[in-house]
Amino acid sequence: MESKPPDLTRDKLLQAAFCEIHRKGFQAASIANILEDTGLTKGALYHHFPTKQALGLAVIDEVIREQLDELIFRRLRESAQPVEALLEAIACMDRDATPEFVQLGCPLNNLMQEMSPLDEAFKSRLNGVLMLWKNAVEDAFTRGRELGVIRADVDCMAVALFVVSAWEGCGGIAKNLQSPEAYRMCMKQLHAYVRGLMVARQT
Amino acid sequence: MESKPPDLTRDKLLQAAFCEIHRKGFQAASIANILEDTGLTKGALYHHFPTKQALGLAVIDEVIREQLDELIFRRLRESAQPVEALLEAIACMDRDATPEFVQLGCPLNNLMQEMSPLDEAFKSRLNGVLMLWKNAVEDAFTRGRELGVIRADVDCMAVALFVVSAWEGCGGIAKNLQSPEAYRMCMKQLHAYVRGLMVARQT
DNA sequence: ACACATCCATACCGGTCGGTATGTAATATT
DNA sequence: AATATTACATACCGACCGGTATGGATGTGT
Repeated sequence: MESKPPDLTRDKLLQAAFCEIHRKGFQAASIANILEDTGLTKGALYHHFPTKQALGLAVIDEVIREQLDELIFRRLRESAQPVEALLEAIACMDRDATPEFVQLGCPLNNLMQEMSPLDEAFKSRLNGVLMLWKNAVEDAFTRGRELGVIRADVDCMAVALFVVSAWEGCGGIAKNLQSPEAYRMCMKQLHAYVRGLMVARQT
Repeated sequence: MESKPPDLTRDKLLQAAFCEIHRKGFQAASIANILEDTGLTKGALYHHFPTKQALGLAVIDEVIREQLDELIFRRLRESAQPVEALLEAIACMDRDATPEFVQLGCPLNNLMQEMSPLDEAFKSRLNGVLMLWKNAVEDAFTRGRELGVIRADVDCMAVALFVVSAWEGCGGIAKNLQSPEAYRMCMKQLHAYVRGLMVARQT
C-alpha cells in the first residue's frame, strides 16, 4: 500500500516556490510568479496550501531540509570517520561552488536572516533545521574525539556552533561579493580551522 | 564657513529609515511607517530623497557605515597594538550583545543578504563597507605580523576575510537562535581562533 | 516690496499584493 | 447510476505599496 501518492502538482508548486523564494526572499516572493512558472493558478495553490506562510514553511520542511540532509547531514551521520567526512563536506562545498549558488546564497541562511525576527513559525522551523546541522557537526566532533582524532580539550558543542556559523558566514560574504573565489578562500580557512582541532598527526 | 547645515529633518528621516529597515529589511520597510515615526509626510521625504532606493543607500553611507566605523574600523586603525585591538573588539561585541541587537542582527549583514543579489547599487555600496571592514582587519593582521605578534605563515588577507565572515556568521546564527548566550559562545570561538594565529607567548 | 527658491503638507494615482468566492471537470463512493 | 469529494480554473476584492502633482508657508536676494 503506497502511503505517498506523489502529488505532482504540489511538488511543482513547492519547487517553484523554493526557486522564487531563493531568488527574492520570502516576503518579496510573488505568488503570481510562482504560478506563472508552474502554469498553475491560484485555485491550485490555495487548494494545497492555506496561506503563503504555509507554503513557505512547507518549502523549509520538504525542500530545504531534505537538500541539506542529503548534502551534509547524512554524510556526517553515516560516515565511520566523521571528522574526515566533515572536512570533505567543507572541501566539497568549496569545490562545487557554482557562481549561481554563490550569488543566491544558502537558502536556509537567507530565510533565517529574513524571517526569524518577523515570524515565530518560521523561526522555529528554521532553527530546527539549523539544530540538525549543528548537532550533526557536534556529533562528528564528539565521535572524532572518542576516536582520538580530535583533541581532548575541544568543546564540541561550542566548536560545532562556530563551524556552522562560520560556514554560513562564508556563504553570506561570498554571496555579497558574488565571488566563488572569495568563497573558496574563506572555506579554506574554515577547513584549516577544523584541521587545527585535530590531534597533531605524524606524517 | 560651515559646510554642513545640520538638516534636522533629513537626519530624522535617515534615523527612522534605519530603524525600520533594521527591523523589517529594506523591501518590507514601509515608507508610511517611517513617516509615522517621524511625524513627517511624503512631501518631506521625497523632497530630500528622490526614491526609496536613494533613502536606503543614504542609510548605508550615512548611518551604517558611520556606526561600524566608530565601533570597529577606527579602533583597529588607531591602535598601536592592532591585534589586541581586534581581540578586544571581538570580546567587546560579545560582552555588549544586547538581546535586541542580537535579535535584529547586524544591519550591514542583513542588507547584504537581502539586497546584494537584487540591486547593483546596493551591492556596490554594501561591498564598499564590507571591504572597509575586511581591510581594517587585514591591516591589523599585517601590522601584527610586522610587529612579530602574528605568525609569519598567516595569509593575512584570507584570514581577514574569514574573520569577517565568521563574525557576521556568528551574528546571523545568534539572531536566529535569538540567544545572546549562543552569540557569546560563538564569538568566543572566533576569539580563540584569532589568538591561535598569534605566535606562542611565553607566560 | 516683489520675485523666487526652499521646505514641507495634502490629496491622489496606478499597480501589485495575498486572499476569497464561485464554478467546473474529474474522480471516488455507495 | 446517483452522489459526494477532490482538484483545479476564473474572476474579483480590499489593502497597501511607492511615487507624483499641487499648493501653501517661509525665508532670501534684490
